[in-house]
Amino acid sequence: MRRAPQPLLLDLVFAALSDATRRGLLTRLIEGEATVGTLAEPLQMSLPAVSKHLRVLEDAGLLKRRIEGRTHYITANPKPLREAVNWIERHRQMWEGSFDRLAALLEQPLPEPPAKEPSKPK
Amino acid sequence: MRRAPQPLLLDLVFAALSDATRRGLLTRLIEGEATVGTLAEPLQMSLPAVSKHLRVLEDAGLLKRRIEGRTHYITANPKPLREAVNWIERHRQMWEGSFDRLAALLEQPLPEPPAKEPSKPK
DNA sequence: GAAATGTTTAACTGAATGGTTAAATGATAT
DNA sequence: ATATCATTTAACCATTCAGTTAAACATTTC
Repeated sequence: MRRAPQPLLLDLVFAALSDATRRGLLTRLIEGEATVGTLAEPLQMSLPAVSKHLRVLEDAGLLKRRIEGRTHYITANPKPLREAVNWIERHRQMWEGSFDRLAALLEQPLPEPPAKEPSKPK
Repeated sequence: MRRAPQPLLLDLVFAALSDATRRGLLTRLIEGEATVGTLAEPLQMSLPAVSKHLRVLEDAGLLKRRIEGRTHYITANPKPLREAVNWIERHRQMWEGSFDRLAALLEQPLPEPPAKEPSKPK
């Protein structure tokens, strides 16, 4: 058994983003603040499941939580995304720089594929 | 038992990036093509472990493998990173920026009016 | 105080992950 | 043909993950 180094923030951010449900939550939060129950309502999973997803996002720093009475208000926090996108962009540019730059020019900025949205609760 | 949607490419890309060993492999590949053995040599783990990591990256489309005889030459493939960075940038900009571009980028039908107002619990 | 509401925690399950060692595959060299 | 080299596959193990239901916690309402 090898001791694992404690997970870096980048690990947590990318892991948080690797789940379509969590990405959907972040997308939903673009609309603004929402409560846990409100976020859970359209998703076909239990409230504790959503609560766990929110915790994963929060541990990655991607959420802020304002507790008011018994209600938790959730907002998105974009700050950790900067580091993530910095990592990606750095690598992407270097690889594409070492490749034929023409290939990059020919590539279209494809529109985003469906981000796993249920789109119909019932 | 609920049927999980088959993992999207974004899932695979972000999951692949969530491991520091794999990110290290990608960083190393900036220098250019390398064989599996060469990539494994500085890492303190077995060759099969590295082989598995490379497979995860390959499944995410982040690697290309050129097999020549018994030797596998690995290069980085930046293309899937574009989609990943697109997703992040869209969200980051919307959270950090104004809400005008929201409608254009939101794919959700938004069945209900945004409940961003806490409605002031007394 | 008791009930209802919003959310988390606990305990469990099955599947996936990250590592191991040993064996198998495939190609080159003697 | 046999040995060696580069790599993968197989089998296994421990841990983590994503979900569940039931219980607990915290707050508000009656």
